[in-house]
Amino acid sequence: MEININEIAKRAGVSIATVSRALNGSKSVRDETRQKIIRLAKELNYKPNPFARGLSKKQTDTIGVILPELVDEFFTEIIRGIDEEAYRMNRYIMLSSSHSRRNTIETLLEFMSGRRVDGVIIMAPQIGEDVTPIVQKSKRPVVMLNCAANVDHVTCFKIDNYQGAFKITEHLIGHDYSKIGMIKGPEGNFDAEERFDGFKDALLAHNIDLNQAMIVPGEFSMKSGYYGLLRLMNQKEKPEAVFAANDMMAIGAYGAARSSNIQIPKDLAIVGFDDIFPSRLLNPRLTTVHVPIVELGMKAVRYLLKMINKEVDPRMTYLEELSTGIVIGGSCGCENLMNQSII
Amino acid sequence: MEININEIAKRAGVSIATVSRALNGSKSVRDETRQKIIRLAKELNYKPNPFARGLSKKQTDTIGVILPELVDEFFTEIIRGIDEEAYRMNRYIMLSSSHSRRNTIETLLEFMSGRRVDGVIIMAPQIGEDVTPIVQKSKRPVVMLNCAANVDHVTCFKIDNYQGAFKITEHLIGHDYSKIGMIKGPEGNFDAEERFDGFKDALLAHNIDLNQAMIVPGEFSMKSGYYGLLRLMNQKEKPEAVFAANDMMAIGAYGAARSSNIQIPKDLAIVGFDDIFPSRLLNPRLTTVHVPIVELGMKAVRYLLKMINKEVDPRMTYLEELSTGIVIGGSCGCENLMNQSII
DNA sequence: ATGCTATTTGAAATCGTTTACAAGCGAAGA
DNA sequence: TCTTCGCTTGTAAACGATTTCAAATAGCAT
Repeated sequence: MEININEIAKRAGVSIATVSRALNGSKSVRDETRQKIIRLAKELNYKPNPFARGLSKKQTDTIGVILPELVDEFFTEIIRGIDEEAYRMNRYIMLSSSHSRRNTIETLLEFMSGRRVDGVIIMAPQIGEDVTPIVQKSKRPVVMLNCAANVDHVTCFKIDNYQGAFKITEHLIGHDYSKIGMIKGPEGNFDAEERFDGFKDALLAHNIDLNQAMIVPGEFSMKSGYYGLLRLMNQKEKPEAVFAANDMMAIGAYGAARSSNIQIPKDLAIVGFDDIFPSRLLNPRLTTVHVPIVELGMKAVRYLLKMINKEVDPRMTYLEELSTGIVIGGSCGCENLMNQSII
Repeated sequence: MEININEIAKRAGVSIATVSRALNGSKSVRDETRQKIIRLAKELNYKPNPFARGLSKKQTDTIGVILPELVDEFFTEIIRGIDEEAYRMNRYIMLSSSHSRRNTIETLLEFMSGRRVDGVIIMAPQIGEDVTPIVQKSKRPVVMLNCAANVDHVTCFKIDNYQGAFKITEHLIGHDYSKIGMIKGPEGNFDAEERFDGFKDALLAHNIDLNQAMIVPGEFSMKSGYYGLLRLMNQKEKPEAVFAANDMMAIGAYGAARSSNIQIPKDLAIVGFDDIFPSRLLNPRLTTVHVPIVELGMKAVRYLLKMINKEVDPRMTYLEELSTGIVIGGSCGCENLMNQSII
């Protein structure tokens, strides 16, 4: 039989109310009594039944996490950041990746009306401004990861896509490339759009005209990177350098370059975005934008707990952009120690 | 105010017992009444409070998942398999990766005494036979992933490491290599040991003597693969082929080969185990053992639910080994379509 | 001795379900 | 007419905590 509060109360010779108070740190219990109860609870390895507790306190000590299925590379790291911080804060995490069958919003609503969590962290790069009404309707606080920049009354932590794209484009410009192409991310994905904006503005800032022929669409997938590069290199005017909007597409672009006998970086420079592990294996190592993904998860948890504790207002608009850094490999034309791929 | 069973009962003009019965599919409720209640519940978007329900039924509809931190490559896929199946079965999953701070056993006990889950799936390649007493002490059923082969009274789903290692070693032998080295996995890790056994037995089966000098230890890390290969190739008698006990070490070995100007597969063949994504990016593509990791997770969930429903006895010894297959790349010396890395 | 306050404690209500038990009711059989 | 049975339904007791409110006790001033 599982041991419960009655058992503790009986053995301590007090009422269950006193046990509850002692264990929850209420100050209105004599010190001697508290010590006895705490000792007894430890001895018998008593843990309050979370369901009874949740029923009575209307609090679950659990936070929900909803992730898209596409961002597999981030998945692990995001979870790691969230899990680490949640553990430190004594929270459990309930995970739900939004399969293609059910969309993210459904999953969110299910979580919310299911009352299993105190709050939710959502990563959903595909939904745009329409996220506001959903979040507002929700009875529990929500933190978005990588949401659109212009949403109101939503709390969001995101990567500074614009700045990262701007900087890495400037890096290419610093190599004296002037014909710079880009393989964009999917239409409607705001990570993709912001990276494109950073790219455009960097060119503008250095008085380089944007050549529409140098811009091809992509889907953040390896395959689309492969075909994207082929399209770029089959034109009469070929780029000297290409910015792939994420590393997976850069990896695909490497494949296309290889099959077309294009040498990187001699014939063509390629840079990416994300700094996922496999890009370290490329030869030469990919020059890319590092994103602080673990930190993103940790910050999201910390802020969500503040909202749950009502230290901040969930209906407030709060946007925090985490800055990125460039990782220099050999793919941009740089000659340095990192030039060589690990392999 | 959140809507509850009393509200439904009042509006339907019945007692809460009837509402509960109607919604839980008890047959002892008149069809007409049931229809009315179901319609009403849907209209008002009524969802039973999971805490009240859990308190009363002593069931949580949640399964716990404990993963080690080291197996990052598997992480995503394992989760995907578990999540997919859990969703299909209408279960939630509560995740906890066992950080280095707290060991797996602690985490397990916390889950168990916390009564938040109906059962747990654990992946812990580092704990050996001592898992039996822990699992037996547990009040809730446990499914192990990749446990040691010889544990009793434990339910375990695992990859057939032995068979995979045997087959890929035979593949090398088929290339007429006779001097075959191996970079082993960590001491005490039974995945590592089983792979080593498969390797040894394959040599034995083909009358090739095991040369102890051709066996070096490793840690399943890229770095240990790097140094492992260096050690092997710095001896007077060098291997013609090397079996790295996992892909990460094979990747490290590629790095060592490159830095030593050793051509793969001309000067040296390398094969791995796991078929993780990055091994597809190597040039030539790595020949390796594919492991059905998503399937592993799905099977674990299905079986765990059976145990929870008492369809099978949790104290029984149950071991299921999922067979593996070889993925042929160019690293073993094969000349075929897959020879070329995607990059 | 009386009244007042501060400190601890306990009794009981509450949270929202499930479920054992009882009961009402019409039909069927004796 | 009286039992008995099957079908529905309701009453009330768990389930195991938290929390409100009241009460007991002790200390102190009057």
